[in-house]
Amino acid sequence: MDKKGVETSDKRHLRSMITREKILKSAKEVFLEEGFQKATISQMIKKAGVGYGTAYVHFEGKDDILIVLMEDVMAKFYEIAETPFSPRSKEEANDIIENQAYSFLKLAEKERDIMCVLEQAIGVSPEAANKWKETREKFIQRILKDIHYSHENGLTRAGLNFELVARGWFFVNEMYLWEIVRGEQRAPVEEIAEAITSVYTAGLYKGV
Amino acid sequence: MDKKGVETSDKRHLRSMITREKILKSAKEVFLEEGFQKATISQMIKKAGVGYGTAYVHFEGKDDILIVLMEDVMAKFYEIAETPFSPRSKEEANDIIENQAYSFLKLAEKERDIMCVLEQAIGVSPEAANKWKETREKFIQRILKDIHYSHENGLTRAGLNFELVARGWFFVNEMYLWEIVRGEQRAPVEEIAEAITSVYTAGLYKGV
DNA sequence: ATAGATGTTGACATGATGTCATATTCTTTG
DNA sequence: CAAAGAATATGACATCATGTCAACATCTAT
Repeated sequence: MDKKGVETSDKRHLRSMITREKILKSAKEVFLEEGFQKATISQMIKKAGVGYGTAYVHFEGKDDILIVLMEDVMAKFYEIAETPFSPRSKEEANDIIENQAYSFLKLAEKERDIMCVLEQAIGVSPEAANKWKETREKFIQRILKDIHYSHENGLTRAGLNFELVARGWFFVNEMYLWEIVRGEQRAPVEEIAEAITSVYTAGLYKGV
Repeated sequence: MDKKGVETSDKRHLRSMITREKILKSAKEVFLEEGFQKATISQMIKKAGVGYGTAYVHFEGKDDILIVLMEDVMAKFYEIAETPFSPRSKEEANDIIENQAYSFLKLAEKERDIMCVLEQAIGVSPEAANKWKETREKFIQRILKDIHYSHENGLTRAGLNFELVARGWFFVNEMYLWEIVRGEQRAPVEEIAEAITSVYTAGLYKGV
């Protein structure tokens, strides 16, 4: 992808950028109103006031447009994945992890609308699925690193396959995320984070 | 849905059933070859040697056909959910649960092809999503029941929200199931079951 | 044997996608 | 500064899938 927001000295380029932004803005509205599948290019270009073919000049299709729209939200998730982690005890670890799980789920709750579109897209578009997979792997790698840190400090139980445990822990978080996005979960985010973290840390860390 | 396999005294009815089965058989082949999205009604009816409209006489559309095809597999999952559970100790509980997780993942591995189609369908068709959701809830209810059993026998840790823990535990299993289905998981099913169960039981049950 | 019910059919209307030749707008060059 | 040329924009078009429906075929029951 090219850098954007530069090269505005060129009138053509400038107009091109504006068109692109108009399409993105309208696309977001259409996605939120219609959902991923029912949203059509026609609706978007109509709302943006540009020609049909124009959409295909700027993007490869519906999938591509969504991916670009997702980038902001994904960046926020990446931030959460970066939470520092250097606990001295099981209890401290629990606090940090619980807090991270909370932030993760809270973000999903906040960005529910767009995440809802993403969920639909993941099922249909390989590109969208890949984008989300990147985010997932980022988290899992980070979790794994954190587990190793705990292990080096002698906090973890023996005989565990950390790779598999790390994935498993993320999976619990991810599934609750989707339940929240779908509005299927009535329990408050705080409680969810507390409950799942409690089992996870009690399962991973050595007893007192 | 009507009962099938009866009423064969009626020639029209019999032919109708045969047509229906022909469509189902061809549909399965097409689904497995093309995946859910690329599979089309035209391909199916061509393979089945029936008219286009006929498919819509017997089914409501692609989604509906898949749902019918899924019923066999779903029944197998239901069986696993029925595993008896009355452990006397933490260790015994671990054994039973690990075994159940193993069966669950093993079934997914065995039925990979059709589960792969289901996964795609879940993202597109609300009907398919619901069908799977039913299975999920069945498992979660069963897990919850098992947790309560353990609780009544004084095996569980204090202060846990069992509802949330039960869902979380299923979620780990489910996500590993999808990874296996997608062929993204190279670790053997045995190891996965062992690893996730270990953390779960150590987190849920009281220490020795 | 014939009326009527049950089942089958493919042509059609609809609507989405992606492409492309053409038109438009701006920049650069002689 | 005019003309050549590059970058954008456009919408008509070809393609393909869906779901419907009026007509047709087949079987049952009177």
